[in-house]
Amino acid sequence: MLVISIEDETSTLTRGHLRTAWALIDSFGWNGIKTRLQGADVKVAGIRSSECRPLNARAIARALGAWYARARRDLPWRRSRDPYRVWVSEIMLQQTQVERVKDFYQRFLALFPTVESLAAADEHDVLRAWEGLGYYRRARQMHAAAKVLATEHGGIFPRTVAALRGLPGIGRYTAGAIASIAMDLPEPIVEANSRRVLARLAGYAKRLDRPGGDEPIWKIAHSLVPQRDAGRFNQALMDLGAMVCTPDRPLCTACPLARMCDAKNSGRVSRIPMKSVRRATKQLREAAIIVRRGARVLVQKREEGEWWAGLWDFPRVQAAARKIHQAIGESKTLQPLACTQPKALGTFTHTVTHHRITLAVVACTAARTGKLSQNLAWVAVDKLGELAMTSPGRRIAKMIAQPSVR
DNA sequence: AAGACGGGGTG
DNA sequence: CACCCAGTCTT
Repeated sequence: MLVISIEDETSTLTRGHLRTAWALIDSFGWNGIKTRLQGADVKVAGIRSSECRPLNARAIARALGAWYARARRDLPWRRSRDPYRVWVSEIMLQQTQVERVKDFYQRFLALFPTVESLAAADEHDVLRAWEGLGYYRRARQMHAAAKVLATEHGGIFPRTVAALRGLPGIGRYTAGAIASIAMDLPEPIVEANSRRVLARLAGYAKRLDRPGGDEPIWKIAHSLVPQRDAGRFNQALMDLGAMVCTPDRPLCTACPLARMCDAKNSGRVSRIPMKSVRRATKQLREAAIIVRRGARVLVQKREEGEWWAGLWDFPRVQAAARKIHQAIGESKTLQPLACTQPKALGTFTHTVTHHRITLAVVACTAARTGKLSQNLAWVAVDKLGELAMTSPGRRIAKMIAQPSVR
């Protein structure tokens, strides 16, 4: 016989009713339940008993908080709880490692210190501040969200995760992060670090790399997040994942939660969380064409729906090395310019997500000046630095800026 | 339920 | 080269 007290209610359950108990835990959260289940075979928060171990939220928060007080990272975005600044950092940190973000964060805030200044900015300037950080959609969505915030919310961030998630670029994680860190709301987060920490802590060994696959982890996160200082707790979880509970060779001897960690106690740390299967990379062959016309070169803005949408690049043709000349002749963009004197400048590879692009660089001279569409422009070589460019585009721009190549 | 989306650091 | 990263959005 088990007795579970929930708020003011008391339910009496037998083992046959555990499913109901999990549903109740699911509804109210572990924190909302005063439990006397210690001796029973009950697990935690909406997850079947066979899938994970029970967790003591209080003990975890206590041990983690003490560790965080002495071990926390000193990060630029931790010096302010201004929702705008927290937001900028969270968007930049999506799928991007902390070390890479630091400088971008500082520079971006110097350029766009408030949501109003971002809303008023030109998209190209926002992209230029983002150049090199990747996932440029983030910058454009953030810019769009800033406009919504400025015009429809008076520049004030909404104070619920549901409303935050209505803004472009803010998903479940980012909404929880802003709510907990900037507003001290008791909202859970799950991202790369906490996902790993929580999976190991609870001994959750099932696959996470499919849609909804980490739903149990969200339930665990929800069951653990404290009513007070949720932002601190969430950041502590992330720090632990980043510094101690690492993917390879975690430092369990330095972990404040090792005693309560099911993966550690069952010798499964290296197998939890389960590794995801990787997709094969696809090989592409393209050429970037440097079309010269006096001191200027032709650049092309990447269209909506293309890679690097909104950024400038040198015109491309899709062709292997031997067919580049023919491809230039057939290119709608380049054909009218009657390019002459093609000269190969070299080849390099560029990897984007699971594509590997072998990119030949060919310079030529425009014999005619075709009528340019809006996404094309002639730009002086020494002005290329003012453009927001793709990573390969920037690399080529630097190449041709050298006197030896000019 | 998958795939697309960037780039750089690490072993 | 393979793997990883304070995810989000669209088919």
